[in-house]
Amino acid sequence: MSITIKDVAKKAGVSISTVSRVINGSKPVSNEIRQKVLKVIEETGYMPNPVARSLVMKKSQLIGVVVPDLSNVFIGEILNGIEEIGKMYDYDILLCNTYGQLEQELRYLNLLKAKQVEGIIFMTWNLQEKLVEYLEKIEVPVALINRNTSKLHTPSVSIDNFKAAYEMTEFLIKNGHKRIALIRSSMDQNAFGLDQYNGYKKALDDHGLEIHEELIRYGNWKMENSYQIVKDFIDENILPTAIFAASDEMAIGAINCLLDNGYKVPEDVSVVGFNDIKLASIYRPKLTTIHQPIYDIGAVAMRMIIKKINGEEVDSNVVTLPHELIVRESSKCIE
Amino acid sequence: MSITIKDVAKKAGVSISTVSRVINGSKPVSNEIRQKVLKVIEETGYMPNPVARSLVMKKSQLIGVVVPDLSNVFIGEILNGIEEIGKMYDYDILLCNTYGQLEQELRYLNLLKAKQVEGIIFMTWNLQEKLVEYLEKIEVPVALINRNTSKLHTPSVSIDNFKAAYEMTEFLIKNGHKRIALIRSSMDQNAFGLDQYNGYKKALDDHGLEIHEELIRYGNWKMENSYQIVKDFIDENILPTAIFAASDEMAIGAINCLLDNGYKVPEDVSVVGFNDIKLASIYRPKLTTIHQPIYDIGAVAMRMIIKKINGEEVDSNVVTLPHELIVRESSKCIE
DNA sequence: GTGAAAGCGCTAACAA
DNA sequence: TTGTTAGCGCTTTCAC
Repeated sequence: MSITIKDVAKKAGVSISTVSRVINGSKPVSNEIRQKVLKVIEETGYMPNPVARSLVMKKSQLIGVVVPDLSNVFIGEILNGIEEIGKMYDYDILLCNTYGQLEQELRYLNLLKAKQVEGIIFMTWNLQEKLVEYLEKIEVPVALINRNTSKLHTPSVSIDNFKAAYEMTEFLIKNGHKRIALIRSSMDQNAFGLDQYNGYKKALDDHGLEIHEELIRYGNWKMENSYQIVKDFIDENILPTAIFAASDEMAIGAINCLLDNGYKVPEDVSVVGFNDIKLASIYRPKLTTIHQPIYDIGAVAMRMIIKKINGEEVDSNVVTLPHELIVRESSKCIE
Repeated sequence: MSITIKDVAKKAGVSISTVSRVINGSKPVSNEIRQKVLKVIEETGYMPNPVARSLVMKKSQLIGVVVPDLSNVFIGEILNGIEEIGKMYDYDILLCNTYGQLEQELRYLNLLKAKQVEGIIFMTWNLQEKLVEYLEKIEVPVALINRNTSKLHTPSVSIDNFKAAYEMTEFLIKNGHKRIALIRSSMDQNAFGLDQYNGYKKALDDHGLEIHEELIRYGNWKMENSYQIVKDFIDENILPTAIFAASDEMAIGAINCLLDNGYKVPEDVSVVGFNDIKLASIYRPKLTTIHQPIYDIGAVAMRMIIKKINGEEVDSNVVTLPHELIVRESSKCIE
């Protein structure tokens, strides 16, 4: 089998404790012996067994990462950030995909705890009550992605979704739009996207614009879905002059539907998105959207977790990263 | 701390082996005692410590998954497949992102072994010689993604890239194209994409068409890159009537460049892709491309690994999944 | 500065 | 059928 600390000790003619000491630098070892041990390690290619180490130290160098979808580029980019920072600190990622299903989320949270992960980065579309409770009393450090609800006791990192949505809506208003549709996420109270919804409403309010309930629709972050929603607008004959989709994918679904039905974007309808995934500037017309530092969100979350693990003070439980309104081709000023 | 098997044993008034037996069903236990133990487990919420279990069994219920990029939708979808099947069999995923760098790949392979993973699913852009060697003598089961080179001893799952590329090229030829550019992957001998290249060449050959070396370019799977390549075609005044990109992303980059420079697709130039990622049918013009069962590739690889772990016979070392040529809007017949 | 020994939580002979 | 015991490979007291 694999070579163990015992083998190294024997070959070097020392005790296993000594070997352990030179590996971990946990206690002084005379230079002579250290060299001898190091040489044997070199020769044998010995690598300490992390599982054994985990068992005794109750540490695993593992971070559990829970996401609702792996084929979502937004999430993928966040994962890139997480992984990159993890690598820097020698943390590995235990990946869990839940498709946003509560049952899976709970199951995985349990499993991760059992696997002795040292921290958990958690992402979901819909942060249900049950989850919140669970997360608040879990023993390992947790970081939430894309939730800036300070009501939660659980730390999180995201942009200011409320403000961003407010800005975008205001931008549309200042461009002369009065009937502005919103394609947001699920209806659930705790759904990701609630902040966007509130920002949207506040902006309309502040500018004395009426809120047309029939123009607020619930999507599921999928293009097909927003496509259908816009189709409904058309069929119901209530197509607005602007559509604000809570994600770039949904914006693109909306645009495609418009194009397929003979409408021009942005000439007939302005469509704006959210996130600024790579596709946003590649799709034609290029999307007007809210830019988020996606990679950084992942990176910051990981840094936060690692700090917590090391018992370092974390400045704030809710990290809010900057966003930016990017005006491209999918929106226009109307008279 | 957490509750252990000892606690359960004490509470139930039995030995730890008995508890172990009821957990694992490894040996018969009288019904009476089983119930008692089960009850204690229920009450205490006891969960066996997988780390300890790993240590003694030298099994971890962990599969290492090595990928070159997480924000790539093609890879994301494969991951979905891998994860889904893993979940079914209670395997978890240790995720490693290498950005295709050999150094990282080697490092992770080592690390995964140390972490006692039971299998490894490996994906890279460029399967370098050193990697091949390493993979052939690694002790744990390995499955390669998207390599159908039977020269390798390492099992793999993919479509028949050669055949697919051949079909696509032939399709273009039959559509009247004579000057067909290929945007393939890196120049490296072992690069993913070599099969496509060969299929392309063979098709031209078989149809008596000359191979224009200047029309064969090396991309890096990124849109920006193929964009530039097409720009070069334009600047060098050698724009062909058809462009075959080895990935949908690269096809889209190519189209964007064409559009930006006043060319129409497919009227002026036909552009076809490879993979049929979701975007392919969402982007306008919709892409003519080769459909791959992406999710299935991941799922099959995972199944394969699990079979190997269980010592089951695996039918074939090289699993080739079906592909399909999908004709959409980005290509047309020329006279 | 070094080694012996205990123990992390679990499984699996081996006895009974 | 059940319990006792010896490890899995490692870290860490505690003596020396």
